[in-house]
Amino acid sequence: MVNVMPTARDVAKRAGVSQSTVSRVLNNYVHVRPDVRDRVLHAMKELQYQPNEVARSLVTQRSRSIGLVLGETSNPFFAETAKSIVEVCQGFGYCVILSTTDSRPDLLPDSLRLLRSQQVEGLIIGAVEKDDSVVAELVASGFPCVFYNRVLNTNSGSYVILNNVRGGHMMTEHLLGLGHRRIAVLTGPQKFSTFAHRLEGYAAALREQGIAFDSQLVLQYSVYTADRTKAIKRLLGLKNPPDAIFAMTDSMALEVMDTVLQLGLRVPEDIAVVGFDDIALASHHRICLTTIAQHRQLMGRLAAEALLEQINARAEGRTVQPTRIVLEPQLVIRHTCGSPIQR
Amino acid sequence: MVNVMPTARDVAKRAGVSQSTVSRVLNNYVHVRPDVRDRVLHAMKELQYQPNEVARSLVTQRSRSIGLVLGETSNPFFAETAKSIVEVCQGFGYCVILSTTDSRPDLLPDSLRLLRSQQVEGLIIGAVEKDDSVVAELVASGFPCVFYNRVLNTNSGSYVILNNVRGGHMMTEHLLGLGHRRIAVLTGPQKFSTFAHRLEGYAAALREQGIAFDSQLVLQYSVYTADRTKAIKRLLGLKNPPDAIFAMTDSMALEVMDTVLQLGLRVPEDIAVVGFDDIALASHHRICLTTIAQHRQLMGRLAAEALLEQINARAEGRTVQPTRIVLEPQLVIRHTCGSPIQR
DNA sequence: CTGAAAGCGCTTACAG
DNA sequence: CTGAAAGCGCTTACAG
Repeated sequence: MVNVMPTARDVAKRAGVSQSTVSRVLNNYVHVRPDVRDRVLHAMKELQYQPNEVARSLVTQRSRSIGLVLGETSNPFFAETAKSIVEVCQGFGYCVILSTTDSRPDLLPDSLRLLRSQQVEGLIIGAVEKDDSVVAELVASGFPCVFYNRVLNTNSGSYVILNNVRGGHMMTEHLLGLGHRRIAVLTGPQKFSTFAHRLEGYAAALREQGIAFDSQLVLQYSVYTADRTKAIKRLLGLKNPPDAIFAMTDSMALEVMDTVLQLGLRVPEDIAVVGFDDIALASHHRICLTTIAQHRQLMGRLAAEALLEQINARAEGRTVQPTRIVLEPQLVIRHTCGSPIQR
Repeated sequence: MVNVMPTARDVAKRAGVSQSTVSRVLNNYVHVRPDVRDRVLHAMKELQYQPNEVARSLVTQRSRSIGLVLGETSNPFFAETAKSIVEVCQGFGYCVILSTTDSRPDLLPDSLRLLRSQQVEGLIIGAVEKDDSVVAELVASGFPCVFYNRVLNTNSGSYVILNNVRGGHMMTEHLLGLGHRRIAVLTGPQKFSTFAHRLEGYAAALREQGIAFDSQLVLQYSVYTADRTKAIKRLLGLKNPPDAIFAMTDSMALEVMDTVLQLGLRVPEDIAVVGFDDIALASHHRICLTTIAQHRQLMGRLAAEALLEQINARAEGRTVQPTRIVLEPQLVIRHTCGSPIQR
């Protein structure tokens, strides 16, 4: 630092006490004579003293920081959860180190290494794959860790997620109730529990109505993005074409809606399009997307609180049960499903 | 830590060398005998040694971390810039501590304090107010700092911004060229340079065409959100009502478009609505928002690179000129402006 | 109630 | 080329 920061020694010297005493007032210990405390406080103010958290971390073995590893930052979902996570953590004096594997799950181990070398006390992970062994080991080792949005398929560790099976089920049931029979699905990688679960719910709802699951109706997002028009045309050109498309993400729903409209079709008259997430734009007058709502902010907050709780438990030597919260989804009916129910 | 991490001492013991030597191989010093280096490397691997960055930071006085302070995380703009900032920083072994003042600029000093106590080596700030004295002092003190998106009105410090004056000017000129004469503006707090500059560009374009600036046509976002319908009705009920609304943000444009449509008006037939930012949704078939594009990813990357450069310069005792990059905006004409030019 | 001392896990002159 | 020692800025038993 150019203008070198004052240290506790400087404060001690100025206040005419020992460094230990400075430390004691800093940490609000009880046994400090009021006048001494005042002298120290005054010296701190004069020098604009700021304790060096790095030094503190080293000796206390607590860094007061956690790591947040996100999946696709482009998805507004993550921005919103990140916001509440940061707020909660800052409120408890913790800072959050942001890391992103952005569509490169292979980078996760590196991310974790960087984070752990920075001595983070815990991790909030929004980007696990169902069968990530590195993360599974981390959890098994007892390192404080909470997943949100996505989980491991072993169901181990702490997490805050949505009941995605039910979400997929609800939406499919709704579509079926409206009379749709051929429901196509636009989904992301099945290695993410979110997509796997939503698809599971979809399949279950179909089964209950005695409708066969048709893999021709399942479109992977990656093949869709490779050539949007081609993918949609292929779908619509099936012998038995879909009358609805259930996109497993609002963001995907918006895209597919765009493609469909560009092909000259009407939504929902020619084909219904529904999503999942209820992002802010879903409710726009020009969009009116039928979708599944989840509490993003809440999810972030709960994840942060759960992690902080685990960290504290660990520091105090308490053992604590993993937090496992499953939030319930909510069906939001708007216009794109072709429902007679208008808002 | 429960399963206590191995230290450099453990590695040294196992490899039969001194801690100094371990440190030397860790830092890739030249003068280490190859066979000794191998022994050390091997011991590290066996113990799964990870250097403790906190200890390292303390002695080297370099934390290898920077702080990123964001404004509204809800705005996708920040998510996208954050992403590229994190990528660049991680690429150089730096981690980024995320902080948010979310619509509470009064929290900025606290944020900065927390960040600095964590010994961040520099700051990327996307949330400055034009006349923030705390930040101004920080910059004046020579602490590595780069602004993006918004700047101080003294123009001091390093920054990467868009030419917002020109952006505001371009859009207004476009609207005027289309024949609009009464252009209302929906704008955010003038304490942010972005809004002030965009408005300035708007006013300049008007002036050039000999059109008087009418403060009745300027709607503050805060009064708009207090009661959307009322605010828009007031605007449309003016003796001389606007034929276009220039929202200073796409996000605002989408909202105002929503309100206008809900009032039963058509966009652009009854009133044009244009935005600023070119977020992903602006191009949606159902939206087709005319707007101003800026390079978000680039902005993030340039800001990160500028900061890292400053940090390095400082560490090497070099003095370095502030980085001042002004990116040029681009007009994206779609449908909401009532332009005869269709995409 | 307070101070001197040891130590957190590293790096880096200083000797050799 | 390598080791012993000091020290980064704190906290925390240990005495008193």
